[in-house]
Amino acid sequence: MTEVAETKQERIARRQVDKFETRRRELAVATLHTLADLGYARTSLREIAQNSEFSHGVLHYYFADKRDLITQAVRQYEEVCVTRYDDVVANAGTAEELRNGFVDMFFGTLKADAHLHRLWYDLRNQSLFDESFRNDVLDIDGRRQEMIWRVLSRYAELSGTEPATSRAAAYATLDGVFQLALLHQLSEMDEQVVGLAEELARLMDLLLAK
Amino acid sequence: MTEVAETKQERIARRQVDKFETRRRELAVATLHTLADLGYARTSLREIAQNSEFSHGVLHYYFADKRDLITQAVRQYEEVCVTRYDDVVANAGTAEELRNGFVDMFFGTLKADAHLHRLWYDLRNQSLFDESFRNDVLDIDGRRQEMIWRVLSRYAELSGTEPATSRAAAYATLDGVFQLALLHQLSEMDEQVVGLAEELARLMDLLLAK
DNA sequence: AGCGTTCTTTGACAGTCGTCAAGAAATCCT
DNA sequence: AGGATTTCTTGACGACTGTCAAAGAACGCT
Repeated sequence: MTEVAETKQERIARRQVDKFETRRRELAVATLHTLADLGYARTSLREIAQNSEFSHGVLHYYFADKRDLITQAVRQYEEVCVTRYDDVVANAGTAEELRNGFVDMFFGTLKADAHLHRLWYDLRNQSLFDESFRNDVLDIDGRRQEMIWRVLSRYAELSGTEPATSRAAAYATLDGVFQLALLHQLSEMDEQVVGLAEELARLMDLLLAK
Repeated sequence: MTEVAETKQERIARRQVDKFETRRRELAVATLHTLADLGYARTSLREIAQNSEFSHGVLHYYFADKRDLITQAVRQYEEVCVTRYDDVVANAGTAEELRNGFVDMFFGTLKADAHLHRLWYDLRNQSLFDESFRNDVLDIDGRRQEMIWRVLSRYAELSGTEPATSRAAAYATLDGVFQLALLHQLSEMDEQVVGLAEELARLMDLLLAK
């Protein structure tokens, strides 16, 4: 009986924990939304609460403080952003297919999720000033490196050669292109964005050996 | 006589304007210092004033508002940052000399001026959210592109070939490397920084035709 | 139905923010 | 030397910030 009772309580506890965690994730989504809209510097707890269906006080019921909330939001962001090209890699039969799929996805998300992307760069930059974000940012940046590396190494494989750079350099290169394209995209400099899109394909070839 | 008087007044006016402008530049330096220390999100006018020899009220005597002050600071930052490699380009006699000089300067300023550099990336990112910084940022970014292009096109010339990319792509590539190196530098991941330094030289060759 | 727990709202707190006005201090000019 | 201007300090304002406590609402269980 005690066992049954324990099991019950455990189940209750687990359900409550799950509910707790669910609400945390829900509020973190509102946080991401707010950050993407306003940027880190102008994001306040009351603004976040207004983007949710709750009042501002509830944030301190689910999170220890503002940092805890934003950290959770950042970790949650990562989950969607580090697997973006996996389908393209898995489904491409030829090098050309992979390259075109990658470039399309690259500039597709650039345009569709521009606000989310600027949020990421904002938070990554914040970590240059605030050490408490540093570890999460480094973790996510590492996963992004791996994501890019999966694309490039598979592209090299399909091309019958090997990448000419390290993971870090390949990532830095393509991420630099993405950032410049994002700046131009948000500045409505469409022809510059198109120019970079055309060049990305060639750039990928430059990153291969031979 | 009226002419003489006018000339006098003009001289006075000009001197006052010069003095006015001098003090503006002085306060803008304190602003840059503060931004480099704290980042945009945590930089307040009182903090800026504390980094100068004046009290906070004086900022509104010389600047219309906070935005005016920061804009002036950004414009001033540009003056030092877009000619960094010009000497290296002018003095290099061989391709190898240019490449080594560039890489040394690249990672030299990365370490010596890390706080200034993170400030630039912070403000550039701010412009993704705040349109009022957009034009100044685009202007500076364009000048940085030209700066990198002077290096790369001269390097190609000394190597007897041509760059394989556009200005934009070359800049984006190298700027991406710089940003990643800066993150690693400020995270005290020294071996990763060294790794990128070794790779930068090879990357430059990848950006040349043939 | 009623009790206990969990969840949410409300309102207040101590600070900080950008801005500005009033006056002190310094400087300039004759 | 003394009046006029420029420069700077001080203190205040309303608004906004993160945080927290108290009280109310909703829920689950017996």
